[in-house]
Amino acid sequence: MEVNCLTLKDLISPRQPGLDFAVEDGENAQKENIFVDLLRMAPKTPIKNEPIDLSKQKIFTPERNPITPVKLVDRQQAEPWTPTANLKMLISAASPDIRDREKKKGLFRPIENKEDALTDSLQLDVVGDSAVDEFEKQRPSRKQKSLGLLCQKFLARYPSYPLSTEKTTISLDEVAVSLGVERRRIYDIVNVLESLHLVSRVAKNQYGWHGRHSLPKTLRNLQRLGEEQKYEEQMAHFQQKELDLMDYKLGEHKKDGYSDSQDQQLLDFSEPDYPSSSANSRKDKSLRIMSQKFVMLFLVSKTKIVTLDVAAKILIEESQDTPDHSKFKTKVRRLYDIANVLTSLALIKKVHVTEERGRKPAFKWIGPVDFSSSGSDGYSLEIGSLAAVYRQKIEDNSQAKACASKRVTPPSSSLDPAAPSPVLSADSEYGVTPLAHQVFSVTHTDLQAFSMQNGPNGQVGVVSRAPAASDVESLQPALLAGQPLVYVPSTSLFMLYGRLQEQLSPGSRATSERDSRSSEVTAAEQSSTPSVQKRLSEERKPQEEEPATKRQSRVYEDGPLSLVIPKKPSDSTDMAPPETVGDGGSASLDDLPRNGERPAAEALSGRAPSAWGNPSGRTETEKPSEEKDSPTEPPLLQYLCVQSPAGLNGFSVLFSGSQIPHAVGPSSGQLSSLSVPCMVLPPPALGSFPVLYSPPMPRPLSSAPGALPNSGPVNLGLPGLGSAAHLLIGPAAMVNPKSSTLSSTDPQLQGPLSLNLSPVMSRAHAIIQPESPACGGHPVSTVQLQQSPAPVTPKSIRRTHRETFFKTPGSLGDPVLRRRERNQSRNTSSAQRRLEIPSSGAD
DNA sequence: TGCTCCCGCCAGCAG
DNA sequence: CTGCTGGCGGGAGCA
Repeated sequence: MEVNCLTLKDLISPRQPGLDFAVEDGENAQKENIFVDLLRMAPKTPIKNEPIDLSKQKIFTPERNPITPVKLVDRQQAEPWTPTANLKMLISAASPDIRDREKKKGLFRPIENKEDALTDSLQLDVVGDSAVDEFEKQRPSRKQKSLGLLCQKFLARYPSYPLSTEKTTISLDEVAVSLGVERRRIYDIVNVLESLHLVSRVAKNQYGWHGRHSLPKTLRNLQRLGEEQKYEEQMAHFQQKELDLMDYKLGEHKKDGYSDSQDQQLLDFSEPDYPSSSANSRKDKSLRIMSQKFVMLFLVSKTKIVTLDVAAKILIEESQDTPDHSKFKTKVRRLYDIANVLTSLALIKKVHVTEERGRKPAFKWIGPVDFSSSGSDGYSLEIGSLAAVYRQKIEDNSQAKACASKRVTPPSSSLDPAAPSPVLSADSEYGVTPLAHQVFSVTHTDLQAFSMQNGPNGQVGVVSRAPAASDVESLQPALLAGQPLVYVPSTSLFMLYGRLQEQLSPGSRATSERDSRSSEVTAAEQSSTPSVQKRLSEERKPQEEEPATKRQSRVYEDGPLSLVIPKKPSDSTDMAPPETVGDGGSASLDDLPRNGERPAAEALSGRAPSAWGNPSGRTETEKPSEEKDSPTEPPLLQYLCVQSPAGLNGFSVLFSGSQIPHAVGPSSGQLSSLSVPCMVLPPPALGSFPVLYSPPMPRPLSSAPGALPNSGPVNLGLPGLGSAAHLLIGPAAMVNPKSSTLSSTDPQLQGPLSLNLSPVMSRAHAIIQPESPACGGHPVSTVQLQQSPAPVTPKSIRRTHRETFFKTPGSLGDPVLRRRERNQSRNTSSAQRRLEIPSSGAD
């Protein structure tokens, strides 16, 4: 079977997809799906599908193309005359019926792949009726074709937090083809994403990907707007009514001075120059508007739970539609669509609210919260919220079990905010959630970007696997507590303390040597978070700061990660045995080469505003400042921060110093493994931590990765270490024995695995292995991500990844492209199609 | 049986 | 006028 698979792929593309299947995780098959889809689609797609212009696709990052599916399609169309393709063509031509079926198969391809890669590949080769029948049998379930799943695949294609310099253009055609769905479906996704500013329309059939940078702001704005519009009251009103009677009297719902004008208000908010429209205009009913309103409901709700019927009623009321059952039904359908996308974004999760009359479908907000008050940056918010969510999930689980029989459907107003969970259906819980299958690919893409940006020297192999696909948490896009972590080359190491520490090691000062930007991160500035933040990102504006730190700590607690790092004989100050890293605030790390630092510093400061995809910009501020813990105490939370220059989208990884339960985990064999809770932080977030710059740990091997001992004290092989520092990151063995095994044993498998980062969850463990043979002679042949456009190991890398992989900072910055880009964004003037949510909101 | 929500028709509107 | 967008609701999968 495998042979067939490979053959087929070969026919279609030069790439070596074969490996993709090997790693099928079922939960993380997005990449493969895309690939396969192409295969599928190509034959059948003489479709209106205008030849996809690759250049359009990644206008700004041509280097990436090797991966874009579009190319494949084109290619295929251009040279379809492979035996298989030929046969398909003939069959298709022979019978419309068959063609139709073929088409359907194509649509399902992604899902099927997910299900069973091998089977899939087999089928592809088969052309006979039997094959067709087989396809029918293989037909994915409705669930598998859900918009949510599709959305995940969509999201998997782009980094959650793209670099400022990274400008990604989304071609609806290409995406549709890649994902094997009709464009119509993509519109649904894009519309919702646009409502949250994750994307924006650049031109016809073209969208720009912004990522989640401005999400916090957008949400803040929506929350504010929701409050202004008294959505909470409306919700309470409807909910109360629900309690009393099921009657749905739309006419009566108007209240609180809420008026149609408010609808307009939303529109205006979104698009200042938006022409006034009638309440019933088409655009008023747009999915974007609905999405915004839907989100607003969550944001203003104390319980953070919104039932679809209530949301639908409110929406109908606002739209002034005739309140008939049909409208209601339609509204609910749309809400499901929106909810699916939001769920994929890990902003909400499905739950059920039990009432007198039975269970009611509802969704619970699990995204960032309190941004309005905290004012912390988006990253922090997300981290914090995620941590909270994580905890809550646990609570929910227990609660659900304990209260399974209870019925609770209190009006939002009556609920205690502190007690978030109303009775939730057991099935809604993590692990068992129907959405479990939804894997967050964001991580995956982020890693790609990250890897690609590793310092010049740094080559990183990232291997990660979703521990438990079932974990809803894994859905969290980025900065998840459990994200497979990562990090890497050319970085600087710092010991960060959960709280402010006066006593900074002298060394920290020494660090000041770095350019001003980086120096800011150091001690002196530590306390003054705001200033630091500013410097770090010029754009950022100081805002409320707060819980970031606190939250971060929580996150950290929530999601311990297993880290396996190349051990490096340390000699200096504090050695960095795993333990040390773990608990000692004093632990010192290798001093990274200056040059290595510089990149890091630049990365931090360099988060330049991305003119492009930044609708509202990353102005979001991140100001973690509050340090609640007493500075003097041994920090409960001590972190080892590995700063990434450019990688990881500028995020830094924090390893908890205090928790190193599984310190050395020989699990993977010869690698020293260190289980360290860690989290990824955006550069700005670091400002909240006092930084202790640790003296370089003399490591003989530092420059020679190969020399790393297989076991023993763990040292982070970092950037400074030299180009050789290749890290392999994967899930901890403990989490997923299987994964661990793979990581340590079969290089081949590793590659593919590395690509499946999507599901990474809070529980994910990251294993960093030195790639060099030195690692205990580990056959660790991880995928090496290179900055260079040239794919190192195409086989192991999936196309989508490549997109980001091969992007080089330099290429991204192409002036011409930028210009073009700018123009494009401007062209987006079409008021009707644009929804502008001031991400600058609070301002 | 009711909840979900896929699917694709077809109208609005931009280019 | 073309074709991109996306509202809309029938109807089928699923629990």
